[in-house]
Amino acid sequence: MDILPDKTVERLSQYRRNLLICKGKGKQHIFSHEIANIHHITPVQVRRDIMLIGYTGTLRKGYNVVELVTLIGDILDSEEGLNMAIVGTGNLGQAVLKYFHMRREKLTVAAAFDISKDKIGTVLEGVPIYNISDLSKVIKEKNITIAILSVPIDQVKQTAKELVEAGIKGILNYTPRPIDVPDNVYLEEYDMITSVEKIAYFAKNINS
Amino acid sequence: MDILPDKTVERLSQYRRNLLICKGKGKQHIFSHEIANIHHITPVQVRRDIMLIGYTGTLRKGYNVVELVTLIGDILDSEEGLNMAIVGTGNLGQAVLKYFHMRREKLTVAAAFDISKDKIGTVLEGVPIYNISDLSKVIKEKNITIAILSVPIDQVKQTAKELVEAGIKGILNYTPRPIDVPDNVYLEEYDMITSVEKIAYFAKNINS
DNA sequence: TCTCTATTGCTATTTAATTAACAAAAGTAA
DNA sequence: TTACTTTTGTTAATTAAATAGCAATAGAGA
Repeated sequence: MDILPDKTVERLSQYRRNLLICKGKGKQHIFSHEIANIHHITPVQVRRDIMLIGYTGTLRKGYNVVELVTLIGDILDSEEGLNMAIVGTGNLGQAVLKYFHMRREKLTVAAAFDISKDKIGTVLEGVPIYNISDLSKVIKEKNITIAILSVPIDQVKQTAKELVEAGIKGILNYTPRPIDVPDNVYLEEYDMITSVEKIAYFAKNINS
Repeated sequence: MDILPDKTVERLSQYRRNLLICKGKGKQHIFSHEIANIHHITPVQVRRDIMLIGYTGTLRKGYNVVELVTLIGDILDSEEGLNMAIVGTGNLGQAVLKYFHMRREKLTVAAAFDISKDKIGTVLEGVPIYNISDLSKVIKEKNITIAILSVPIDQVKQTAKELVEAGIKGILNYTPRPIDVPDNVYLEEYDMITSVEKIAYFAKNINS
């Protein structure tokens, strides 16, 4: 299968999460407009995304929830599963840890890293916290491919460098400092302040 | 001035943050390609964004840092400032609180809300924590227009409803549950799991 | 059986976002 | 002075994303 568009991948992840809820409730089929309503998008877009992954629904019955969830899983997840690391276990790092705890079979938080003596050696939500100076070693040992970066700003640059050198494949940078990575590392930067400032801008300009 | 494109607003917020750092270092002028390098985008895009806000640089000298920061401020910030609330003070809520503490003159975290007896009445990073049952009252009293939603999933729907009824203008939903709001409320939903799943997908498909 | 409705799946169109292209100008070097 | 370089500002072109439109068809109801 070809690489899917960025936005489609995002939406598939979101569809799945809510489809799992539907599945939990025993719902067997779902219409494109039902999915659309949940996510505030159009039914056309839902159908298009589903078309792109090659799934076919049943006319007048909609999509089979279990089949669709399974197929999205086949596409998003890697078969053998993937190991993640949380680098920096401040509030944000801990929030991510809790979010992921036991939520995704194919995405395991295999390690967390911190600089604080008090935290190193302890276990948080089932995840051991290592000394950040062992970053490279642990990443290689545990075959970690994705890192969530949430260290204090003065350590961002150096930590990112170490992650790249350790062979990480994807970084989610939650710090407000942009980082540089080579082309073979997939980088996503997310910054809360930008989100809030954007809301502030549109809330003040769009609403009456 | 017309409403700016969504993506331009996001980038302006990011430019500003890094321009403030440049300003702190005493840098007086900056070229479009310098800004572009920081943010991993093209110089054309930087120039286009700056064109959209009506600022003009100096040929061969670039943009005046202080002027540009000031202008971006005029556009993004509202003159009188804006009050925000953190609804749910778990790890994520606290992370946001710390991020914003003293960072933006025009964006004040005026209140936090929680359900826990232990937290209510205390002060975190200078922000008082109120009982979530007083949500509406406090929002009106303190003239809060933006809310960051980070409550447990079983309370998302109800809390969102209350925020809307209290007259909030913008919501940043950090919970994994999509919410419904009327058209006159600006909504942004961000979900960590989706970000990570997207990275997992592209890290496994794009890299060698 | 026949008609009507609801819904998918796909193509075509439109809109939004990004990138390319290049003239203009200001400084530098010959 | 004259040519060369750098950098802005803007228009044009391209690419990506979203939306509209509609044929096909399964089932409901007459």
